Amino acid sequence: MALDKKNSQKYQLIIDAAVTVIADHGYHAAQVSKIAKEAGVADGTIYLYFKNKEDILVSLFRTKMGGFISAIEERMATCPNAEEKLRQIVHMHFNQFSAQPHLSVVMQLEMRQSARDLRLQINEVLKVYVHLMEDVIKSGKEEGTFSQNLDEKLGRQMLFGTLDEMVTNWVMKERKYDLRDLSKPAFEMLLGAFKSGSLSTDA
Amino acid sequence: MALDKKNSQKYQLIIDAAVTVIADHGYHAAQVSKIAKEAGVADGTIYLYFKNKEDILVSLFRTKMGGFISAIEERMATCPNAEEKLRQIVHMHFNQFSAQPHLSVVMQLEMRQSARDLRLQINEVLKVYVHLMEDVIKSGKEEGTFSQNLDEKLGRQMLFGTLDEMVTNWVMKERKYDLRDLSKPAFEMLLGAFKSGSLSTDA
Amino acid sequence: MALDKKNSQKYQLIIDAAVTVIADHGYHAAQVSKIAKEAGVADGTIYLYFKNKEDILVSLFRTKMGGFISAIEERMATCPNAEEKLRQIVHMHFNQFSAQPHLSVVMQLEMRQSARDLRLQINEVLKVYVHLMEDVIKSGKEEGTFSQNLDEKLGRQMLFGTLDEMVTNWVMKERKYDLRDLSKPAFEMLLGAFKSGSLSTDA
Amino acid sequence: MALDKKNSQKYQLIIDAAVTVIADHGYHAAQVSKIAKEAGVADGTIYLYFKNKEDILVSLFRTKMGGFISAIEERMATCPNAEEKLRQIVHMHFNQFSAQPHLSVVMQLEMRQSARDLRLQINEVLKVYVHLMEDVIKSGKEEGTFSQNLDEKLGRQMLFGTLDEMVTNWVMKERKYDLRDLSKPAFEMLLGAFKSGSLSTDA
DNA sequence: TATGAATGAGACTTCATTCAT
DNA sequence: AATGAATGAAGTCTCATTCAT
Repeated sequence: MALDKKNSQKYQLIIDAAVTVIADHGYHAAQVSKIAKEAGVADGTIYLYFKNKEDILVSLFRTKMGGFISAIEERMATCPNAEEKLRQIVHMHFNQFSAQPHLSVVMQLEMRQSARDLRLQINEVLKVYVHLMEDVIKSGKEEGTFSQNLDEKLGRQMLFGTLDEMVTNWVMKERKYDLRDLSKPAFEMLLGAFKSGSLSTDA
Repeated sequence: MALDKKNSQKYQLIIDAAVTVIADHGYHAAQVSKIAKEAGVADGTIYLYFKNKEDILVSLFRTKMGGFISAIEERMATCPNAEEKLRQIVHMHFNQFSAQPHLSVVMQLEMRQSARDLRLQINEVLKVYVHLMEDVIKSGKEEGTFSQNLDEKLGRQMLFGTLDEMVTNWVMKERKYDLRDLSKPAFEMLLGAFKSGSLSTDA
Repeated sequence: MALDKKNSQKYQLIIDAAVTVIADHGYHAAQVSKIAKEAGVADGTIYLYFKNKEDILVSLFRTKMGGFISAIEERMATCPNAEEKLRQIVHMHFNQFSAQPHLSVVMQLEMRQSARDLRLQINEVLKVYVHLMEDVIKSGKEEGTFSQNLDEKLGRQMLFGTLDEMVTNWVMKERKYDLRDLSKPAFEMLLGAFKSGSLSTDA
Repeated sequence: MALDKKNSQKYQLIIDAAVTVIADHGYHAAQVSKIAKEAGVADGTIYLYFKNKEDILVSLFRTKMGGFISAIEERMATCPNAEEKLRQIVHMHFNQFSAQPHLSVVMQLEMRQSARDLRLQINEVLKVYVHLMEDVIKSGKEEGTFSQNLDEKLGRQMLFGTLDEMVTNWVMKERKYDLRDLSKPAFEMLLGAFKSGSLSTDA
């Protein structure tokens, strides 16, 4: 294709405009024309870079969340063990959202209003995160740090569910407190959960 | 006497029709006319019982989730201690969704697409559930079962986030496995988390 | 018909309710159900006394405007000559509207929003008034008081148009001044007009 | 450059289409889609040029009645005195309506069915006409042609009321006679009225 | 006579997408 | 590559009227 879309300057310009518009006006009021205006291009130009409106949103998610997850992935390599990896996931999850309030609103509140099939594509992006989490749990079990009874899938669901709920609550409370302060207690609860799987079955 | 709306037979009929239509066609394709047809009434009749379309959805949530939460509340009274209460919350949360697949789809996937102000009303309904969860955690700390370091709000966020994520995953996997089987391991993880708050701080 | 409609108590009750509702809420917000409520009857009862909504309005106009015109007609008999008749028409037109502010709003502003065919029926009622006015002009010409060149139809159009415009202006100014004060100057202008027809033709 | 709405060709096209449709089908049957079809544009295009349906009607009135009044205003400058000005107002009022039968129906019958707030905007447009009329009367008094007792506001109400009623009658009689023939007698009656104010007060 | 719950047709407006320039 | 005017499908809600009780 003549246009090297993904790397063009305008591609990013439009995605950033979408984040701004959605954060400011909400998902349903984020018309293509508003995004175009914010990006400083004509409505029609959008369609030179994106297939349709949904494609803007998927790309937004892929780009932003992708970077988000990559950063965590990279950090994983530097961690000596599963416990540290878990600590870093929690730490970075909160840190990164904390650093990008606009994006937090868009990801936690607004984009969840999207139609079912957009959500399926979002899940594709999240799959990487899911695998990453499950890998950590698996290695924790292998290391003997986490309970042998810990189910990897359920553990991951608890991990993701907990982080997600905490970020959502923080966004809904209009970010009135520091999300990063939740890092330590959240990690400790999760560690307790992952270590204890066996205890209860002993009973 | 004017229509005793909330208790009339048709009120429930319409809400149940809404659940069916939303589950079958998705939130955005759930036109009022479709709901009316499913309920076997005229379009205009809907507006004798509901202020507008949003009101159908709020009422749906209030009725169904309200019953859901009430059932859990009642059960709480029969539990001797916080640990048992926690077990019952997990158990009943999964059991009730498991028993109402249609409703699960509607609550976990479709209604989250609703506009922001509808979501605010939904949150009002959920507040009762939130308080119930926090009360259990508080009593667990008083009983000495849960860690003294456990933060009630964070504990509740983990509890709700975990259950919610598990139900959502189950729904997205098209309910191919038995949700009730997750009850025991989920409870054990949560119990481990709530007991351990202190452990980590010892370190 | 079993029901002696026009003379029944409820017939008038409903018409008066319509006047009140239209005056208070405006023509377009005057739903049948609102009129029924104001009259203290059920919606369906309206249809025992009136063919349809338009029939309420026509009847309203016929009853109220009919009484209005009858009063003027009766007064005519007591007038010695055309000039005095003209004076009385002006006087009573203003006096009667002045005495019924609610009705003035309904007749001058609200009912003019009615559909074309309702207006045709209204014109039927007004025909009596039109004839009365033309008769006065004719007799004025016969008496020699009014110009022989005065066209009866045009004279009547001026007479009605002038009175109507003055009442409408008064209603639109929210009746902040006394309509009856316009009686004398309006009469004098009209008399001048009717006497002068000849002057201009002399030229 | 953004659409130069008011001066674009389509703006006028749509307004003219509205006149045609309203004249043919009546105010209440004049749906936006019908107007769009008559104008040969898509429904949505209407909304590029007008805020909403009411805006079409207000613009219609402003444009057409505005041109109408401007033409009279210009003619005023060429008149040597108030009597001649009065003659020209009557003459042009009838002439212009006579020349635009469609528009006459719309203005005299159909647009009066409009809701109250549209009527308020219409009155704004008419204010110019009202002032013009009152200025003529004032100058007539200064010249000594009209009675010193003539009230400007009442005189204007008679003038407008008379012209308006005559045009309305003509339209309702389906324009079976030549409106312009009324010009001379109407002027003479009005002149007689305006000159005579004093006579009656002598009495 | 009276009720009032139920009916169902009908229209304005938005906004993602296209395509001639 | 870029523009932006034009398109047109689609859905919520109101309210006059009916009819079983």
